[in-house]
Amino acid sequence: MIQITLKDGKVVEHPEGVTPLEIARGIGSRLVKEALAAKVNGRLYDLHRPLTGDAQVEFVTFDDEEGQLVYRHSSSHVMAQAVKKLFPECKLAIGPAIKDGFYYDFDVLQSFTPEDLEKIEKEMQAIIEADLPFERFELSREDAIALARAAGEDYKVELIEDLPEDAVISFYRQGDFTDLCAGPHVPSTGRIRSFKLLSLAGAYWRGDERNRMLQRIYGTSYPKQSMLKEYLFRLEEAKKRDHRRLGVELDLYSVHDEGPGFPFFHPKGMVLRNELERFWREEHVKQGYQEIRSPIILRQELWERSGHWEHYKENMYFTRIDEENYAIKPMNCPGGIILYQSRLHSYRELPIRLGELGLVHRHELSGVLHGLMRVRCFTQDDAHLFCRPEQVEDEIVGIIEMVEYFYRNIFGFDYHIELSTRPEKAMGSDALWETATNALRGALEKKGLPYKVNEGDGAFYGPKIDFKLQDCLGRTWQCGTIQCDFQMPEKFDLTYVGEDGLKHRPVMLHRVVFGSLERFIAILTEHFAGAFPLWLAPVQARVIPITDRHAEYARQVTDRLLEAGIRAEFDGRNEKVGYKIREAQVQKVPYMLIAGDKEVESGTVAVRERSEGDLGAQPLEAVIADLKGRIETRYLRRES
RNA sequence: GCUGAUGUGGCUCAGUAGGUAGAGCAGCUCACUCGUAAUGAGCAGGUCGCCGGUUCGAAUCCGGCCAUCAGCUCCA
Repeated sequence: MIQITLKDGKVVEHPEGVTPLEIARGIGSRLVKEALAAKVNGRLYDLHRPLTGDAQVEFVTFDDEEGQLVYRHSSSHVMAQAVKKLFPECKLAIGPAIKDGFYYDFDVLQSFTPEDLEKIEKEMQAIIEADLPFERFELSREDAIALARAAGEDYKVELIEDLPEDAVISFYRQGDFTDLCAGPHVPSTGRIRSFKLLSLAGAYWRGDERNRMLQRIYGTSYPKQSMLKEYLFRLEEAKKRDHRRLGVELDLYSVHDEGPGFPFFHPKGMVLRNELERFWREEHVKQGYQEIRSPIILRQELWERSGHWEHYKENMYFTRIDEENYAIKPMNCPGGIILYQSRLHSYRELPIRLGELGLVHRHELSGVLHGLMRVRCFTQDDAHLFCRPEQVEDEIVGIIEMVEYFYRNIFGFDYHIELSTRPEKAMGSDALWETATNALRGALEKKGLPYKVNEGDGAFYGPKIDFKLQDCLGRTWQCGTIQCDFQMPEKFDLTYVGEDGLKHRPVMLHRVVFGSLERFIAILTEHFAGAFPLWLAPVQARVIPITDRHAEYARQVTDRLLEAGIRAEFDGRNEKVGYKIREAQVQKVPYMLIAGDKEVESGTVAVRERSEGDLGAQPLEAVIADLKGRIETRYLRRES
């Protein structure tokens, strides 16, 4: 007999070789139905896998993230089985579960068509109805390779060969389908209830563009039809927040065939930008920054010196002026450096913090352009900090605090942090990289912030801390970043005069808070679904007279608001109130001020807030004071 | 850049046996003067992404290019 400790601490006895499923039967029928896998001593197990000794056993269901992963992973095996049946010549690559679903990569001669997806779905349905058990077996490396080779699964052979020495090599079989897999899986294919294949895409083998491109099928699955429906509905709802759609609907910005990746900002989009810039400038002055502006075009020779030519020229645009080669800046740093170098600096001045709202141009691959999120010209809210080595950590901490203040307090964003280390193609010695990376890590540790390490993702001149925000579909975008750079100061022989009267090398920090105004505005738009906080709203109040005879009063109200510095519009069109209100609602105008007989008589306006609705009549001056207060404090209220 | 899909008036979309385009919304005009999410009537608006080919004839078939969308790679 072995002792099984359950989640609630209860200990039960079972004969050796008992399976988690059998243990579940002893607990309750609902658990038997809902359990997808077991956690045995903290490791995920199949429900069918016999236990050989005393163990702590917990069950995972679809309510657990791990359960979802198991469920989706099994779904991907079902899909692979279906694909193998319909396209026997195809080779299997990998098929993991991901957030909200799963995918599988196949190497097929001809790419799949949407009609193929339907056929695959039908086949999957048949496999599910057959309720085939998932059976696990282990093989030695030699046997595993032999099995994969015999099946013609070249990618699997490669995967097995790359497994670490001590790895347990396991396979899972359901019906006539066998796949290399660490598991675990749900007990049988019948456990997959509702699924849908969502999209088709190309994906390079092992994510390397030098490798062959495989066909990837994305899908998702849920234990209940209603959950699947709910997911698809949420997806549709999320798309309504898409900044590309709202950009057109709210007349904020647009991109055209005439300039792919080069966005146009409309008057209302410019209001957003200008408000963001104004806020940015206020905060940076408070934090001891000075503002500069460097030219957009500079000699190519500068970029050769900075290392951009060597490391970044594929992304740069070039031009010729008077028979000389020039480059259009993809980054602002060399400009900032030239400015720093324009005179001598004392240690007493450091740190020098030079901010620049710099317009940069980068040649991005056509396939990656995405509304305002990924463009070919954008404005970085850049700054370059020149400091003494012992000031580095404090400066980094200061920047982190500013990012936190912006993201959390002002905009109410959720975000996560990544620390990106030395890339393959990098400048400078390992020792300097080490020092720079430690400085960044040290600041994060000091602030006690959680972060994930992103190996090899740093800039070519230094490691970085990235702040990542999410769009309407949960895709993450890098916005803020802090980069620690010991290379440029060397390259450009930057110096300051120390206490000892000798020249010393400053450390340079590159950083952005918004990241790019364009991307940040895109994120803002999706985050608020276009219903911007009052201080950012392109139109803050719309004044609506009920009939012509209230027009004059309404116009006076509008003038008074404008005079008070509130962005107000007068809607004197010959339409019903309901119509004008609807329009203002659709345009997400935060306040509608309505004037009819009662209001004209009493010198009030009827206030309607876009999410709270009719708030009743209030004296105009009180409304103005209220709005101004919210605007000045940049009051944030999350819209549902 | 790669894989796949898509491309019809400002927006959303109809338009498959290939016979020179249609709706709703938006816009404009007129009437209605109206109390918190769409008043009614009328008018106007399209080289059917671009170029070429097949055909008596192409939005519809074929090819090339461009752009967009999803994903991959890459990145603020």
